[in-house]
Amino acid sequence: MQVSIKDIAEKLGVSPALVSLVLNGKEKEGRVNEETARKIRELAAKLNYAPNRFAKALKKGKSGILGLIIADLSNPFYAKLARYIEDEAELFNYKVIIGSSDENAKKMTSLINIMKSYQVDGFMIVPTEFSQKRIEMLIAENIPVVLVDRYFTGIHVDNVLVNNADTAFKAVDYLIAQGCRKIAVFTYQSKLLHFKDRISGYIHALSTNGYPVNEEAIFNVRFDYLYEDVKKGIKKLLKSDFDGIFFTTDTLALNAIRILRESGSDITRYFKIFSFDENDTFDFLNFTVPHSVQPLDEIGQKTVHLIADQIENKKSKDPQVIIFETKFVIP
Amino acid sequence: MQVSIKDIAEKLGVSPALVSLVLNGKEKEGRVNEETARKIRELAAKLNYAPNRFAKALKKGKSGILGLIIADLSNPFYAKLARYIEDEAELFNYKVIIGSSDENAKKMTSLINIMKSYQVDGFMIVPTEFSQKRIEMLIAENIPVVLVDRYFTGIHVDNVLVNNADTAFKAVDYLIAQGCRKIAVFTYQSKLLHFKDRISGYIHALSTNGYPVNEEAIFNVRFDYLYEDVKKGIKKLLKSDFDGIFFTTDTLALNAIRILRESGSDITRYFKIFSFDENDTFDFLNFTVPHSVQPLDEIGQKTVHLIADQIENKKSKDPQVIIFETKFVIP
DNA sequence: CTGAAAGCGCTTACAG
DNA sequence: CTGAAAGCGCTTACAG
Repeated sequence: MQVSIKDIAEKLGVSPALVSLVLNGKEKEGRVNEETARKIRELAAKLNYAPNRFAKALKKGKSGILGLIIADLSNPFYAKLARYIEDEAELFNYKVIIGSSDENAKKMTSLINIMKSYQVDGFMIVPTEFSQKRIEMLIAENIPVVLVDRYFTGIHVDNVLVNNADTAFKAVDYLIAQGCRKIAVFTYQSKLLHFKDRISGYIHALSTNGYPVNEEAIFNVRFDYLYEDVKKGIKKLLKSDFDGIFFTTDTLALNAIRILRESGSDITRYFKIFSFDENDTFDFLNFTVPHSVQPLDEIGQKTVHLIADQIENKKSKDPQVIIFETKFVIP
Repeated sequence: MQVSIKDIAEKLGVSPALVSLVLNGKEKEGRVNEETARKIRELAAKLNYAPNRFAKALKKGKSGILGLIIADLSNPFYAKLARYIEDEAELFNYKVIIGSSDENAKKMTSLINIMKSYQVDGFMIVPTEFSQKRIEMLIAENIPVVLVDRYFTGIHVDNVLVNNADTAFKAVDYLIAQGCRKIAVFTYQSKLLHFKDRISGYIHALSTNGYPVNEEAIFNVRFDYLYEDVKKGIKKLLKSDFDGIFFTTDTLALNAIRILRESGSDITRYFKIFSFDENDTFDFLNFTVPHSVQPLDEIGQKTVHLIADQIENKKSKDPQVIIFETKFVIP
């Protein structure tokens, strides 16, 4: 059904090898007759020839496919990141296959295996909790890997991040400057270091400003009980004298906003808030949400550059850790 | 680097063919020695063997990959649909590659060509305006296709839709029952028939209720100037005596809401509204937005069933057109 | 300037 | 019960 190189070769009475050469633009190596080349190109166009990538990949040992594993595709933050990565990959002639780990290390491992069977040339991964070992195996197998958004210690790998602790510090500092005296923080219950860093930044800002750090002020929300846990936390805070909340993620902020909204009220009536990361919904509220923004476009681009570099320049340089600055959007 | 069937065969002193048989679960055809089979499976597991899908696809002439082309992946409506389709496809052992046409027929064509080169076994397409011919070519090439969300006339193809005209009729009827006397409609400037149907439903509801149909009440928004055109429309309406708006899409409703929000006001202060399709942001507003909901899960599942059926049962039955009912979410 | 041949990893008749 | 061989569509040395 599909036209092959052989079909073209036969109709033109030349060898398949020649057709391959021409169609891959390698005829300018001074080897192919101009006239023959022209004929081949014309017939290929007319027949709507599309090369079989499987055959090509099989022969070349390279698929031209990159595997992207993100934490949660239904989260717009990662959906946007995926889009930027896809767009940049396209410029490098790579196709991206995307999988969502749903914050589950087992699912991440299974995605890695599936993608390996699709012969991906390299992996870009937003790693889940407890997935360090699987990543290390990949590196040991000599398969190109770039980690994004999150990191582990003691692992030798390219990594693209933002300045988590610093952003959190400035965020809490901002709330204090706005007059907050008691600031709570909502974060995910997780061993992932970028969350730890955001909490460190929070603590650092409090102590720098001479405020006490209170264990009770730190709310650890479970991924799988996001709504419920935030609700519990907010209820508790409403009975206390806290006047500010720092959310280490926009999903946490959004759920808190929603919970108050559901009882017919606005969160800003009770607290000044700050959200690490933006959310499109912020634009539709009848109050503004101060937040930080990650340069997702640059993060995506850099990620692709790093993986392409690993694939194309096999020589193993020292791994690079790239840290981007966040921007602040405050009224 | 990757383990192949040959590696396993050599280490065990058997032929590659045997390994292939066992690893594909075809040894129970009474042909392979139990003991040999066990050894093969054990070694494969130990070596973390993953079959090279390219080689397999090349040999079998089937890739196990489905191509999904949607209008806009950054639109949560399509992102959700894509997710349901992926999940269902997984149950059928298909992998899905997704492309976004951005409502552009040229881009759609180019995506089709790329996906063909990935040897997709079939296409699931949310077609753009002016793309009927390209779809017909696909059908002529005998490649399995299912159209989703939108349709053309005079084309012989499986199609999954909702009851557009009927939903629009009920929506406008609802606004009238709420006391609206003059109802405007915002829709996309497009020849796509499902939009036409929604306008028909609107017109039908007006005339059924004895209201005049006014050309001035129909606002055709350009995809590429969504925000600007909605803004112009809203400004115009604010100077008139319209008291209701039917939006043929949640994105239109959302932009209208946002535009009023930006001038510090709520749309509900001026109009009763109804949105065709839901949007997560509706939950965060300090008013409710009556809207209809499409059964995206069922739509996604049915789409996969239809394409899988086409691929697996080559016999060409008559094309099926499946029409789902929408649900209404009104206060 | 061009062709014949080998081989990527797999599956599938065909022999035995 | 098992092996040898062909071939999917392509590319890449190797010859000429």
